Amino acid sequence: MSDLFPKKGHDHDRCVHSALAQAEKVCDAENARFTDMRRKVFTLIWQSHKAVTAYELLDALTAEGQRVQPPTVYRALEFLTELGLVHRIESLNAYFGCDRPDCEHLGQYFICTDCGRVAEAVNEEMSNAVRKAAMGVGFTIQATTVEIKGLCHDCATH
Amino acid sequence: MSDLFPKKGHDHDRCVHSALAQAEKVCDAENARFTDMRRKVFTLIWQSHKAVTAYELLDALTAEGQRVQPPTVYRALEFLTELGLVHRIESLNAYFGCDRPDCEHLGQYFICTDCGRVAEAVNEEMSNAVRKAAMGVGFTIQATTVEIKGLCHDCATH
DNA sequence: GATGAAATGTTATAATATATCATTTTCTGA
DNA sequence: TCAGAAAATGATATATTATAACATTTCATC
Ligand SMILES: [Zn+2]
Ligand SMILES: [Zn+2]
Ligand SMILES: [Zn+2]
Ligand SMILES: [Zn+2]
Repeated sequence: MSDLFPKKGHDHDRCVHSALAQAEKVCDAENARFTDMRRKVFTLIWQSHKAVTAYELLDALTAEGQRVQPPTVYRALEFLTELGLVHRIESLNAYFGCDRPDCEHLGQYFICTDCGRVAEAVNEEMSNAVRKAAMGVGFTIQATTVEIKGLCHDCATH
Repeated sequence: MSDLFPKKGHDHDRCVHSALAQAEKVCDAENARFTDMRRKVFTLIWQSHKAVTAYELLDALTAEGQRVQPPTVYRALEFLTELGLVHRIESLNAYFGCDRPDCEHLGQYFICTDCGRVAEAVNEEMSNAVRKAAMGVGFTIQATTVEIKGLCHDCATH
């Protein structure tokens, strides 16, 4: 069994650092501006491997001394999701950093209801099953939402 | 290709009637009370093959002359979803009537972004792909959300 | 440095959802 | 059949999530 979820106690600074580096690249490639606000929001999202709500981000920014209003956060989130740097988790109304923003993909999200962590999979068997089912009923896919709630391996065994 | 979506212009009264009959049975089997309010909400949801929001239901009840507050609607929705008579569509914050409430299933929802109709599939290949992926990463499934947005066959071809 | 486009600030409000306590309805068991 | 308990609904208030509209600032380009 390969655990999708990061090891507890891993060097998380490296996750953040590498995510930032990837984000820079993507923005660069798209000629999009990775402004201070967008970077702050992106970094806050990467402070954990959990999904973060817009208002949690708002509070965190406020705690940092910024005076920020909801539209500011939602704009940053819109920018980040459109570039694929962040995904929205529909069943949580929350946002989660993507660790492969450089390639198009239909992701699937595992959400642990115990520890709150989220992991993104890009599983071809799932994607293909969805594509095939759609094909079978003459449905043209525009977007998919696959969110799986339950217990991560750590939480199930400890 | 078998179209999951009902034919346009089909005899929709039969859908509603049969859904009500099934709901009665389920409530009976569960010793749950299919009260007036619950029946009204359920029937309103079945007035279309679209997903309906809580506040649309509230407005519809108000239009019928009821004086109803949000908690009343949310309570009815909670009851109906817990019994599996209705499913919540996470990506729409809306509710959709299930046409097979008598058997446990992991459903998948096709949502047409053109006509707004929703169709529920119970596709074993998709469910199994999800189960297998979860197994592969040591994840214990509690609930799944599979929502596929795009164009239904009618809307894609007309 | 002037200009226009993009981003952010600001204010207000819309849309979705729940907490809490009061009242009514229904069920159960003397 | 009626008292008491349980379930459902009513009523009020408020929490949470999200967007509309317009003002101001920042930034790239000339
Ligand atoms: Zn990490
Ligand atoms: Zn966990
Ligand atoms: Zn119908
Ligand atoms: Zn359609």
